[in-house]
Order: sequence, then structure tokens, then C-alpha cells
Amino acid sequence: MAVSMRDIATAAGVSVSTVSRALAGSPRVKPGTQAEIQRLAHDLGYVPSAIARGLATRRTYSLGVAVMDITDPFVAELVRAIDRAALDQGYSLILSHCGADPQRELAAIHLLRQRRADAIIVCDSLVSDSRLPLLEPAGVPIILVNRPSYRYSACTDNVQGARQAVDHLLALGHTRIAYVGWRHREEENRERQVAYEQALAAHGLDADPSLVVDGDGWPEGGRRGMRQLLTLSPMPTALFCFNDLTAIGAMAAAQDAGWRVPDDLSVVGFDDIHLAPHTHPPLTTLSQQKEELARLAVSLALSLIAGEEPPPAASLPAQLVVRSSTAHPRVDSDRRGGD
Amino acid sequence: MAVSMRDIATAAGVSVSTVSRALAGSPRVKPGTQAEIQRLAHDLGYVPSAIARGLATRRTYSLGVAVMDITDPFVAELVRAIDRAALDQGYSLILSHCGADPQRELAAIHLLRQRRADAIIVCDSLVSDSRLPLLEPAGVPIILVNRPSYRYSACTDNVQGARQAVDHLLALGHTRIAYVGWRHREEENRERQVAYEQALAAHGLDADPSLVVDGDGWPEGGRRGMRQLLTLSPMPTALFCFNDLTAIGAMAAAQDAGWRVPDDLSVVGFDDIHLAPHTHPPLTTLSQQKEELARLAVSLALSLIAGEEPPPAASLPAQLVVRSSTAHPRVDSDRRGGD
DNA sequence: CTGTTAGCGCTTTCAC
DNA sequence: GTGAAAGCGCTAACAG
Repeated sequence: MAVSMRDIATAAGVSVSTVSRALAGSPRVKPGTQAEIQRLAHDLGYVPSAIARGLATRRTYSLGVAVMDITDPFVAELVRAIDRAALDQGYSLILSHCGADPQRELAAIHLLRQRRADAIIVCDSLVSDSRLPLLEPAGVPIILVNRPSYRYSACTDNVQGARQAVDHLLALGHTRIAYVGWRHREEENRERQVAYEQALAAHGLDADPSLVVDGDGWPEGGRRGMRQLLTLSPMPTALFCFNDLTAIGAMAAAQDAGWRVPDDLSVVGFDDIHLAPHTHPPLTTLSQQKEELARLAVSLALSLIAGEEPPPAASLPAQLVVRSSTAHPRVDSDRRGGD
Repeated sequence: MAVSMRDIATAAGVSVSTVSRALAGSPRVKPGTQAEIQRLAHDLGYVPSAIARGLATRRTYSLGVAVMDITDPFVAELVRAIDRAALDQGYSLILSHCGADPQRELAAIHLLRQRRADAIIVCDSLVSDSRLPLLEPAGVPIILVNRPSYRYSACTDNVQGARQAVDHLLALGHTRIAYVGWRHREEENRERQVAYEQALAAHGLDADPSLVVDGDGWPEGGRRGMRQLLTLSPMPTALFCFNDLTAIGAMAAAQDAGWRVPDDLSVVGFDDIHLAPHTHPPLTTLSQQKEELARLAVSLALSLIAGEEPPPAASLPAQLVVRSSTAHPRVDSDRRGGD
């Protein structure tokens, strides 16, 4: 069917091993033969079989990437960054989608194992903390993104990030600051929420439980959370959201209800997705360093593949990007009045 | 290293072939042995090697997916849909990212060939029309999405879609309607632009070349296009954009300049990405049937893998989704005044 | 510098 | 029902 090394070998009148060496660029093959073989390979349209090579070498040079939802912009940006970082090292990606079901996350990992990925990177893990140990004995290195409690993970510093978000709002003069979280993302959510509460406490403000609502990581959830906050009185004057998508939904719901951002309500997101500068108004958010995160995840993977014990990685700082969705709270109480 | 069929075979005191049959669920193996082998496989933590199987059967049950940019929401949604459709058929995805460089698109395809993907789906092809024939002799079925001139493709009907967009605006009473395209996507762009011009002509309107500007498929390009249109006088009262991302950028630029959407300017996008209902205002757009597109692409792939000649596929209709970014043009000429 | 020989882990005739 | 044997396309000693 497809042309193999043997075809080249017979055509060149040499053995398969010589072809293998020539194509691998081994120094121990006569330049003439080498060139001839290269030429033949090209002319015959030879495409090496990564699969056969993988069997022989027990290395596939492929990285499994498990994502729960590639349509989450943060995940997509991360995957792109991983792809770039991996390609630089000669690796390519096998994508495995697992949907919102933690059960299927394990299935996705299983699939990647069958495909003999050299290592697996889980981008947006849903496996609950209690089941993290299940990943350990997988027989293949597994790296998680943004799961600080797991030994091999590449993480943004949620605490420092959330803290900055709230500090920014406090500095603007807000005192009623709400948090729209995402409970399903246990660990990240917990860290950010705790940091939010601590930041408030550090300013002598009590955490009002009614100001903490839950979203779903998507605009729809942000809308729901916002609607819930809209019923409060007094309303919060500012909002810190689990991610940009949530913030987008929250802004939309607030605007639908006749409130203006940032005049009546300040909003800050998390992630700094590509779209963040183009929302209306442009979104203030905490930028995760996706390229760095990806590089870190890939280099962790490579270390583990090489059998090295990587140093415990420090988490990456999130950077506050102030755009136009945050401002001072209005001083008067007539918050719906003219501009 | 990893446990293989041989390990199971010795443990069970049978031959490797029997293990292979038992695990494959062959009927010609004694139920007792069968069960015993299954149990052993489980207990030993056996993970079948898709790679070895692929070598032996010359089928990898993997689909190559070449994308130029997974962070394009339309592409991400499409890939997710493809993943679902593929998984249903026992296939998984190898992702290959190629960036904006058409040269690298061929490289990405090459990589997927090495990996012995059973078929390749190119999601957002940049290969110019003239070079499409290069794909033919690849030795592996290649399917393109939204490339109607290619024989094996799954496409949305651009003409019907663009036509609907413009007709919608015309029906609202607009007569100066601009188009923000994306020249790099030759074929889709051409079709949509021609349909745009035809729709205008059908209403007795001349195409004004200064109303056709170019974007880059991203908000940034939409902004640039809009800024260009902003210099015109009279300004267009409506805008049809190559995609939703472009529309988002165009809206942002218009709003930055003090224009209101839809009061001063109507905007319609294309794709209907997840975010479209959550922009401010919610975006009127043409919905591409991503699930259908994906199913079609996958079933094309499977047919070709099976050696069948698939019937020429009809293109899928785009559906107009009217939200709040379009409205009647203002009748007075004082378009900046109060409401 | 090059060929021979053994696999890698699985499937698949062909025998028994 | 089960086993032996060959082979998928490549790499990697080991000899020369």
C-alpha cells in the first residue's frame, strides 16, 4: 500500500537498516548512499510511519491533551500554546474531549493511554480532589493545569490573583463586592473565594454570604448569578467573577436590567481571554500567562518522560489588566439617574 | 514495562492468540477461558496498545484534524462537534495546529499522515484554490470544511447565508450596507461578498466599492474595518461581517466612536458562536449548523475510509438569528442626538 | 560503512 | 476451542 523503508531499500539496493540510518541522518553512512536514499524517499513519496517507529522505540512523541471543553476560550488558548511548545520539542498532540462528566475524564485519560501518549496534560480537570490519587498509578506521567494540590501541575497563583482583583476594587472605593464563582472547579474556586474573603477581611469588611453566588463558567451562569445579586438591597457595587466568560454574562444581565458598567457596577474577570479587550465596556481582568503555563506543563511532561523528578514548580503570577469595566462607585445613591 | 497480551497469556496459561480473541470478544473461545482472561486483563491493569494494533491492522481509528487556529470560537465549536461525532464511531482525534501560514498547513497534514490518521479533516483551510489539487494524491482521504470547490467537503451555504443577511438589512430599510470581509479566506469570502453584491443589485442598489473593507477574522480586524468606514460620508447604516468576531470588533469600534448599535448602526455577523447572544447588544447573525457540519465531515471521512465514493453533499443552510444588533435605520439625519 | 538478526505488541491465517 | 507462525514498518544491537 503505502511505500515503506523496504521499498526504498530494494530500489536503492541496500538493506533496510541502511535506509533507516540514512533517513535518521546517522553519520555512519556513506554520503553518496545517504543522498541517493533521501532522493528515492522523496521521489517515491515516502511518509515514515510514526506508528511503527513508536512500536519499536516505545516513544510516540505525542502528548495527550485532555480537555473538558475546548470551546472554553481559556482552554483553547492554552491548548494552542501547548501545541506550540510541544511542536518545538518534536511532539504532537492527541486531543481527548471529556465533557463535563468527571467519569469521562478518566475514560479520556484511558484512551490517551491506549494511544500510548508519552505523557498526558489535563487542561481543565474536574476530577475531584479526593480522586486525584487515582491518577498516580497510571503508568504514564500526568500533568494537571491549575490544580495546585497535585504534585505535577502548572498553575497560576489564584490567591495572589484574586487578591489583586479585590484590592483593585477596594482601592477604587468599593465596599460591597460580590463574587460569582464556579463550584464545579473545586480547587481554583475555593482558592479564589478564600482570597476574596481574606482581602475583604484585611480591609475590615465582613464577608456577606449573600454576596457569594455560583455560576457555571459560562455567560449563562454569569447572568444567573447577576440576576440573583440584582435582587439584593443594597446591591453590590462591584463584582469579581471566576472567569471572563462569567463576567461577560454578568455584565450582560446587569445591562439588560438597566444598570451601567462601570458607572453603576464594576466588574472584573479572570483569564484575560482574547475577547476581553473587545467586550463593551472592555473588561478589567486578571491575565493568566497562558504561554508560560503551557511551556511549564510541557517541560514538566518532558522531564517526567525523561525519568527526572522535576523541581516543585512555583505558581505563575496573574497580572491585573485594568480596562474600562471598573471605576469608582457612584457617591450618590441615585444610581439609575442620567449620565 | 507495561503489561501486554503476552503477560496475560502466560498468567492464564494460554497462547497470545487466545488472549487476543478473548479480549476482542470472539465467539470461538470457551466462555470460561474468556471470563478468566478478562479478569486477568483487568487485574493486571492491561491497557491495549492502539499503536501495535494499528500496525497490525493498518487502521488507527484516529482522525487527523488540522486547524489553523483553535482559539477561533467557530473552529473550537466545530472541533468539539467533530470529536463527539468521531467518538461515537470509535475514532479519536489528533490535532494539528498550523497557524496562519499556508505552507505549514501542508506540514500539518504531513504530520497527520505520519501518524497514520485514517482520514484528515481540515477545519479552516488556508490553502489557496490553486493549490487544492496538492491535497488529492495524499494517499489518505482529506475532507475540508467550508471549501465548496473541493470534492470532499462539508459546507455551509455561504451564498444563501449572505443573501439572507443582506435581505434582512434591506427589509429593515437600510440602503447603505457595508461588508467587512476576510480576504485570506478566499473562497468563503468571495462567495459571501458576491452574494452581498447580488442581494443589493436585486434591490436596484449599486455596489459602492468603498463600502467593502477587509478584516482579519478577529475583533481587531473588525475594528480596523469599522474605523475605515467611519471616515466615509455618508456613513453606512448597516454592516454585514465575515464572522461574529469581526462583528464584535466592528461594534466595539463604532461604540468607541460614539455610535450606538443598533440605533445608529445595524450589525450582522456570521457563525453564531456561543458568545453571540451575550455581546452588547446581542448579535444578529447567521448560524452555521456546526453539529451537522461535523457529522457530515465525519461521515464523509468514514465513507472514504471504507473505500466508498460518497454522494456529492449538498451544502447546509445557514439560519438567520435575529437578535438586537439590527434595527430600522434612523429616519432623521441627526444620528447622534438623544434617544 | 553496511548487513543480519531480533524484537516492539498485536492480528490473522492456517493447522490441529 | 486453541496454538503456531508470519507479518505490520521500524529501530537497535551486534557483527563484520
